[in-house]
Amino acid sequence: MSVNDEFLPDSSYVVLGLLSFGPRLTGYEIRQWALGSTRFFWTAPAMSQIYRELGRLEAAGLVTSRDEAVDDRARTTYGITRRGRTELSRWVNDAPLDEPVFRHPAALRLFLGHMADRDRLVELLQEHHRWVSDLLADLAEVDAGLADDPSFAYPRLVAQWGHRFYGGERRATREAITTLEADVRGRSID
Amino acid sequence: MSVNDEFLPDSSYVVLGLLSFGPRLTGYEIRQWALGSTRFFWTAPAMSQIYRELGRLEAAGLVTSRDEAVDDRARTTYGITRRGRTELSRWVNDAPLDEPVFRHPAALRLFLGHMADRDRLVELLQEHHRWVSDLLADLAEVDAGLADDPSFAYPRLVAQWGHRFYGGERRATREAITTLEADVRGRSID
DNA sequence: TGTAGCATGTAAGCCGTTACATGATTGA
DNA sequence: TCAATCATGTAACGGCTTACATGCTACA
Repeated sequence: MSVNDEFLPDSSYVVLGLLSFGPRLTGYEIRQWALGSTRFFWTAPAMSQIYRELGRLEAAGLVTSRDEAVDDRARTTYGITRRGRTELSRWVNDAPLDEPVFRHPAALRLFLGHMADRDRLVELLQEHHRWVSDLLADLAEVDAGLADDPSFAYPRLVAQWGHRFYGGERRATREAITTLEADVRGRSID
Repeated sequence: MSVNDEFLPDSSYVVLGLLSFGPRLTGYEIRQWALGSTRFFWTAPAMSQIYRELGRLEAAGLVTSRDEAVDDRARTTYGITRRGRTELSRWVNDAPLDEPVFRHPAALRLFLGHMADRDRLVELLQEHHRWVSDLLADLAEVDAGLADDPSFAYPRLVAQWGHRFYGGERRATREAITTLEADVRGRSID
């Protein structure tokens, strides 16, 4: 295994990937873009994490920074370099595909339902259902905003994927609530 | 905010929750149970993490350990205490419901599809599709094994949820592959 | 005038992983 | 006899978060 076979942490490629769509962005703007796109399938990194990644990427020559401060307003934009594109492409194509990581607090609560107050458990699932619904609404909005710009063809594909994915999750949650409200005990799952 | 409003890390409740189903378990067995149940909605903790949690839980009086070594074979079982049940119940009912955490490497690769080789991208999605299919098969097996034991009523509900959840994910992945194989460019999402 | 948003960073600390280390039992 | 499984832990490390710290701009 050569040195070239090693990769940066995934979060580095999230940041680098956001910059690969073209515009130079500030750390703050990268966060905004992440909240409007990658957060549907990846945790949006904390601001401090983004700045750290940018430092790491710059040190590796994968991005360049440019000080565009206006007056006293600090503003540093970052842009992807040729080497950055090469490295991102290498990762997308060659990195082993890791398994998804899901941490689903509502499912964990349901799993431990025997320790819960029944009404409270239903409430928790309803709260989760609202969260999924809100997310689906956000997703639809984002998708609409992507318009027909061909440079966002893949993000639009992801939006489509997300629509089905979270749609399935909403249905699953709704069914769980229905079953729970009827009667848990003695029911078979079939 | 009183001291009582603070909670242990989520992973502690995963371990404690597994013990709440009854039998005394070794650390190793807790891992097996996690792989057969919670892993469908939570990362299965590393062995070292499980032992650490058990140490923490025992220090807090939420579990007790018992040395059941046979001959030279080390074997320490853990069981939940009364206080452990109280604490778990408190967490299930009173802890704020965190948002799900998803890290979806296949979706990230699709998002960055403009940096990928098209055929390779399709391959990656197919690999993910196989992963989902395998997981669905495992889930069905687990569900069947749960039989009609009333103490596993909630885990069965979760299995049912998982069936729909991962079913949605499989469909979403399949559609993405189909679209990708047809033609990405110039397609609208509608 | 004051709050929300824009913008950048450091410090501390937990979570959780991989690597390392050890050794017995079971079955092919 | 050799590999897989059972079984338990320690050490080192990286990832990522929250808390802290600072200060400007736009707008209500």
